[in-house]
Amino acid sequence: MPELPEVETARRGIEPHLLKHAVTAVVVRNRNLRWPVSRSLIESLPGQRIDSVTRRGKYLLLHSPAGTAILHLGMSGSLRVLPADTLAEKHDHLDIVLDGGRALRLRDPRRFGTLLWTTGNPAQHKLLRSLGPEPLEGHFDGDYLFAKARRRKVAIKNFIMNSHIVVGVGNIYASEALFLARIHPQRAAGKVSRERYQALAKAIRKVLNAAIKAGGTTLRDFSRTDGEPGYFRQHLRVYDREGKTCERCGGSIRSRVTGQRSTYYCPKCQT
DNA sequence: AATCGCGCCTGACGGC
DNA sequence: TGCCGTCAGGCGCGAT
Repeated sequence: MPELPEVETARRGIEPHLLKHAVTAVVVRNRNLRWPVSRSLIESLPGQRIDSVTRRGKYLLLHSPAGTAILHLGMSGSLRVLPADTLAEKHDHLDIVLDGGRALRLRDPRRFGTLLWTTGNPAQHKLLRSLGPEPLEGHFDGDYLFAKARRRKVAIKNFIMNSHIVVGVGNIYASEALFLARIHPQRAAGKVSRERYQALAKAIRKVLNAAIKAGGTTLRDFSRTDGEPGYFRQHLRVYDREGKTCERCGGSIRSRVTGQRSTYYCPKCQT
């Protein structure tokens, strides 16, 4: 599933194909994504030139002079750039057709994805304005997390998965980062020391950067791939490894459901 | 203000 | 083999 590293990989993959190209059409085969694709997007985007492709959390932003398309891949979304006349398959819900004969195609079997249109400053869009900091940029560190966690009783795993605290930490990387920082996922966010938050912030950055690096190898032929599922899998230390051996202490990895989501951890060395 | 649970949706998988 | 129930999961939203 697309987590921050995969969204960033997608961004880097599509950017060279979109930059300074004009949209000639938007072909919508199924408008029923998480929110229906709006008439204003379908009417406004054609004719526009894409000036930049940026990312905010797991949202991709296609900036044009008239406005910004906000794209989210949800759980199962993927993007490809391909010849515009390529036969669409079952879950290929829409194409953003570009001059030069290619199209950006969104495939999303579960349709948890989103494509929205906004004029004005996209950072002030309802979905973006209250997001927490980017974990790989300036204002994110252990002191920030520690300050935000004061008096919070929520489990730390849920805390770091809250996009209003920090963006881009999904279910997989939350488990992985907590393992690296040796923090038990159920521990109350307010009961974690400043020092441990510093280790956690570092761990989050480490795991996200490593995953982006792993995703990088699929960039070369991005237009022909969906992004090789599970490439980062071999690096996972706890996620989806229930009953397997902890590489650090030899204990047994355990799984449990926290906040409706499966969580993996080593009960022996995460406290 | 913080937290919790719901619902959107399909494919994979296990049980019978 | 086929049918059916269950689970997975990002994340906004409404309720508490």
